[in-house]
Amino acid sequence: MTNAIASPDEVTARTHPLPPAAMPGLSRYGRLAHALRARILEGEWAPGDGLPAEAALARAYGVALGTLRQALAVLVDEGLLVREQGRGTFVRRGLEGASLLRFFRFRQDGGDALAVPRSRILSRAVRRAKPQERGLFGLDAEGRVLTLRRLRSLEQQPCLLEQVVVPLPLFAPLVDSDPSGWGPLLYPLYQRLCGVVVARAQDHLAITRLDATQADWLRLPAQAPGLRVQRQAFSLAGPCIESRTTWGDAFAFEYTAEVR
Amino acid sequence: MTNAIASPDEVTARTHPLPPAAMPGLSRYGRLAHALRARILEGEWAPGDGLPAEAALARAYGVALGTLRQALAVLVDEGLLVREQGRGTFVRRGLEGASLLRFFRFRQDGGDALAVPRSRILSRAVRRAKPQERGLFGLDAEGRVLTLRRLRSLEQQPCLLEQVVVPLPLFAPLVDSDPSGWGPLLYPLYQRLCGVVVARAQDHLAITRLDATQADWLRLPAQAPGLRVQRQAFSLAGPCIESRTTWGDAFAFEYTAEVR
DNA sequence: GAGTGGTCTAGACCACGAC
DNA sequence: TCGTGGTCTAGACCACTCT
Repeated sequence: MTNAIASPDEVTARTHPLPPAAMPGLSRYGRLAHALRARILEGEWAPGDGLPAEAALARAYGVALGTLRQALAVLVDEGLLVREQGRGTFVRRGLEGASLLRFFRFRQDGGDALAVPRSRILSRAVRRAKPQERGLFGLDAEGRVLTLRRLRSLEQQPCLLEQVVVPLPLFAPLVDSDPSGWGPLLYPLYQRLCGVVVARAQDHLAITRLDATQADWLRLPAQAPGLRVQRQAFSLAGPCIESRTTWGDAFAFEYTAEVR
Repeated sequence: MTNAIASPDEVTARTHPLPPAAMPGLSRYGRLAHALRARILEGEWAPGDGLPAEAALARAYGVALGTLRQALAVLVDEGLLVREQGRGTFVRRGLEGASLLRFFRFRQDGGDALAVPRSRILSRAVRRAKPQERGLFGLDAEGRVLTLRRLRSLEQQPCLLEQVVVPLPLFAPLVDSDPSGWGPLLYPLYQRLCGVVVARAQDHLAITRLDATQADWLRLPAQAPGLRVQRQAFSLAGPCIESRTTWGDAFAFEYTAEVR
């Protein structure tokens, strides 16, 4: 966590002297948020890094402190920034993972400490991207993807079967590395090996019948109803960088949603 | 929609002269939000009513405009207020209903215009509240509840089976009124007949096997997997005022959740 | 045109975290 | 003790909605 500040007044002001002048119809803090968002997504500050202090930024852009704070509030709301009193404003770190378990109640005899399930890689393969994947990842006709099949278990009990698809060459480091050292969570691995920060994901839930193979891995009867979670994960910069489908026992499904 | 303002400077200032002085550790706007929240929940302004203008409120409480706006922002965030530029600040109207359908994809041949399912009341009964319901609704040992069973259909096709429990005597008007005039949505009915505004609800999802009766109503095979939605609905003031369980075909389940 | 909320400014002091 | 973000003030002007 390095504070990437040399001489904020000069550097910041020179590189990005003004909120991009005439964006018609957009408020000043809106334009400022736009400018700062661009700088963050360009990687000027790495995840975990601190931005220059409010006063410095406000001076650099020639706006009042309150205006700058409104711009920062927009980015905090978008999940790009985190502010901590007395410490500073920081670029948010990516998701850690393990959140798929929130759709299930897998009774751990011990109690409700939510453990991370063990991961076992069943297969790893590189293949040509399907048309739908090309669109999702922005690949061309020759684009290729890496696919993984994983079985995840809690206390020797299989609970989740996963099919992961990630685009190449972005994830090339995963092709040759040894899976035994990967650990149970993929997102920190993506960051460590490929420099990809997962900032956001969208889960699409449905109930399907498990086919014979799926049921077998999960030790459920064939044709049993399964919860299928189709996830698309997005990097800080916006594009989709992982498509994942997870199956689990439908009768273990449990989820709470708030309506307002 | 009436603007309940007579002479805001006097009335408002006299009844609630100050942000409750010493709430230690709480910011001024926090105390102000607290005070305003209390007045809203007491019903001083009905849902849909407009609050006095910012300037008047700020003057009445003796705070700067910015401070008042921060307090209002808190209440907007809580879902109690809605602000509209050029019009004013209004107490939020309750939920309209129909939101249970968001968990399902029921193919309407026509397209994706989401219609409100027709409602047919299967039974209505008054009984002693169970212990769990007494706790939920804050009833005493003699407390009674009204129960409803409903079948909801889209284009003659049964899709949802519902069991509704509401506390008495709050919902007494429902006991004698004619269900044929109720219409398809309960929440507007609650507001119209019982003066209860539903502001918030919590849905708990799980998969269960449908028993013979349930499956029969939904025209599904017995033992078929069903999605069970257990909902608790809360009034503006906070207490739970409805407990509802809804069953539908698990294979029609579809839901999208965002992770950040 | 009158009244509303939305934006913006240029200051001040406070609470917290790190050194 | 110093730098950070958090709170608060007292103004100004703008954009929108109603009539």
